[in-house]
Amino acid sequence: MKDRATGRRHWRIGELAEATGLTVRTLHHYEHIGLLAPAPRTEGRQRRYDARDVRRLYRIRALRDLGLSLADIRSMLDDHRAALVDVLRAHRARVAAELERLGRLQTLLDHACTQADRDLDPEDVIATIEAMSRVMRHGSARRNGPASKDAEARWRELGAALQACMKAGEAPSAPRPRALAREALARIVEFSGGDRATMEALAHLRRLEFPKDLAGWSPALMRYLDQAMASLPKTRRAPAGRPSQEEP
Amino acid sequence: MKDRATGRRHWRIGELAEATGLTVRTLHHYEHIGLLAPAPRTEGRQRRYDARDVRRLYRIRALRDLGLSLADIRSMLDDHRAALVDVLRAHRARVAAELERLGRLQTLLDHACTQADRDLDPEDVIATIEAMSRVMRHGSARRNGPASKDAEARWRELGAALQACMKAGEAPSAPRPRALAREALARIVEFSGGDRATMEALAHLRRLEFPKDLAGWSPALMRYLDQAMASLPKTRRAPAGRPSQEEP
DNA sequence: GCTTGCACCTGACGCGACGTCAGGTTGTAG
DNA sequence: CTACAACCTGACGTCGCGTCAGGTGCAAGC
Repeated sequence: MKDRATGRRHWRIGELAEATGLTVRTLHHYEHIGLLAPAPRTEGRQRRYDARDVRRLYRIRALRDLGLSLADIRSMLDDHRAALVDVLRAHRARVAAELERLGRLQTLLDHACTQADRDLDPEDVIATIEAMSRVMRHGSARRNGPASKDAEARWRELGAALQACMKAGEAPSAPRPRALAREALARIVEFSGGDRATMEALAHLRRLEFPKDLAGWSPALMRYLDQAMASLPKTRRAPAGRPSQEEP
Repeated sequence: MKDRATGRRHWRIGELAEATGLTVRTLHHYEHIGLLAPAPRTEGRQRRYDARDVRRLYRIRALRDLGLSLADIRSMLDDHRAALVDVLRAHRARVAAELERLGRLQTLLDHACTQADRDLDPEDVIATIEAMSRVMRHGSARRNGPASKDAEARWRELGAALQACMKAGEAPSAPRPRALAREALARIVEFSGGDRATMEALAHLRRLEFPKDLAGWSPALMRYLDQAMASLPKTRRAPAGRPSQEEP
């Protein structure tokens, strides 16, 4: 416990591990990659650490718990002139992005789970997941596009018009709902980029339950749209005979 | 493009990769681990895929984008009788936990970044991060303890009492604030488990800025407490001569 | 038929942050 | 002096691929 030469407290590697909440293997690893300086050894080549090592490891652990990479931590601790602020800000941005991604994921998972609870066919559940996943991918891909704001506004207009029809008691097969359904269908085809799998997935989604946050369309409205679409004559949505997915 | 034997559409591995948004290497990998069935080969041992493979890969990709492991995906797609609902629910729980963790992390990072913006000494910034990290660890560790609710309530009482003193215009060195500060100090010592590093880190935190969400203590109240503590006689907080961190 | 050149093949190593043996050595308490 | 825990090194495994390296297949133009 006391070093005979200097009279100061020292730690064996196991003690250090317990004190810092790390494992012995981790300490070996840190030494191996140069994050922790090689400790002086006994005659039998066992490591003896001192208080500076303890302090450094506490800092390392705190920074590691922030999710920083060991390389970043090393540069933050060793490179006095540099990094710190930049690394922290970059990391904050990464965390924010990840948070957003996980948030979307959670709403998706919530829907999938409620589906799975009600609906017993695994095929359908997976198809719904596929559909939502597709919509999100396309949605975020198109969001960068130039006309996406117009498109979103147009969707809201369509929704409002359809809701008006519904509230006015018009049958789904009446002329006005059918015209709106025709436009909606055209937009879905456009949105899916002619990809039949996407369209099938969207159809599946429509039949079950639409994520609430996608455009603010209520399930009732979706059902109304679905019925209106069902009353449309069968349109060829893609050049006939195309078996499945293709690139445009 | 057309298979001469069956007359059906087929895909070369590069086409399949582009169609599904994966890479050729990924497809090799999936075959290697048994997630994708080995495709039939040409005479020259090149793989030829069909529409079933495309469908499977779309599903795989959707499930992968949920963050599921490839092993889980395989069992979900192959094991008809099983898993799906359980896997989804377990994954939702994992995602929720991760979301919570990242949320805490973000508030911590926000504080650290604002610190780093104002305060130019990297040492102090790291010390603050260390302090917050410690507080969170201990906080969540102790939360499971039996008396944690009492402790939290007592902290709120202390805060309220101190705030009353402050509003009443009592000097921080007046008897009542000093008594309260003494109890706060005792509780901090107890909380830190006699760990001097934790106490130093807490002190550091107190001097800078306290995370708002920790106990609802305002910065002004913290300063008031700090002044009251400063007016206390120096207490020996741990058996003298103990150099730094120890286990209890 | 021959060449060109891209697409494809297998095999292997690398990443990040360690976990987990295996097989041998050291330190210390009794 | 003898146990026996703690320590040592080295190596392989994890997860989901990326990235070469060195060789082969396929389709098209001449």
